[in-house]
Amino acid sequence: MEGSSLSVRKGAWTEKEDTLLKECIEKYGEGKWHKVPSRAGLNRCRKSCRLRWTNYLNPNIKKGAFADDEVDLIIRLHNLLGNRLPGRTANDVKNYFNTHLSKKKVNPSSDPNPHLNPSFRVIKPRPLILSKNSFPVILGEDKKTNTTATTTLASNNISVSANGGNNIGYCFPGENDEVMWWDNLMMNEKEVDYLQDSMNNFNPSVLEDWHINEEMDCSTTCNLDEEDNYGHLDELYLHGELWNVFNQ
DNA sequence: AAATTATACAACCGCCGCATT
DNA sequence: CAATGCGGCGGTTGTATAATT
Repeated sequence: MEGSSLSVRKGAWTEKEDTLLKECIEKYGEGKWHKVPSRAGLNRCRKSCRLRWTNYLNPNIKKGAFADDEVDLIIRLHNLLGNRLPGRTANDVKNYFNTHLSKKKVNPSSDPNPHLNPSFRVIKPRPLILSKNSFPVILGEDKKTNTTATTTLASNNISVSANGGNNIGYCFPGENDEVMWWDNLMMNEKEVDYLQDSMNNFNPSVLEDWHINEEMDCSTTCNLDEEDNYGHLDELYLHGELWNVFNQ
């Protein structure tokens, strides 16, 4: 059994031990941790040595308080990558997440930055909206022109044509599926809930508005709640409604 | 000022995936 | 194919420090 020796030291590291470990890594490089204790002259197990280096002694480690953008990254990337953040140790991120961002630490209703609130359920990596390539062609009615509108799949977008004829000029998302997938993946719970809600409460008459608004395009956004963070939701919102239409 | 409680973070443990033998 | 060892990760604990009573 690994580390079963009674003589192996545990607990806090001393300055002398740190120095020995640093000198060893500088001389032999990282890795081969099973050799480190003997090489460094340390009475520690390999895991303890590796942890001390990766979580504390490594000069590449960023220390100090987490910046707002780092916190936002932690929350969003936590859905995808777990406790990984460039420049920070996994242990640091984990500790920060557990002490500052766990459900029991944050009360969503009183959180001044709800979009940063991580008390979201963990979302397993998956696209929340199906690829547009899976959308079937649909027919709808353009109440304004009193004609039949056809939604079709173009090469890289979804376009809507009036009366099966001329394209009436707007399409989305204008980006490829991968971007859509990643947008989906990085959504937090509030965004997901909003999207799900819009899908659940979809009113087909909304399509009429789409048909009559020739100015509308994929880059059009209107802030949902005065926060830039949610601007991109419009695009997803439209996708959600389309998704709902296609699955009725 | 002392005792108690809360917080932050360093460190350990057990497990898992992977590579090697 | 099974056994073994290593590196790495998530969960948890231990402890020093700060805040509160």
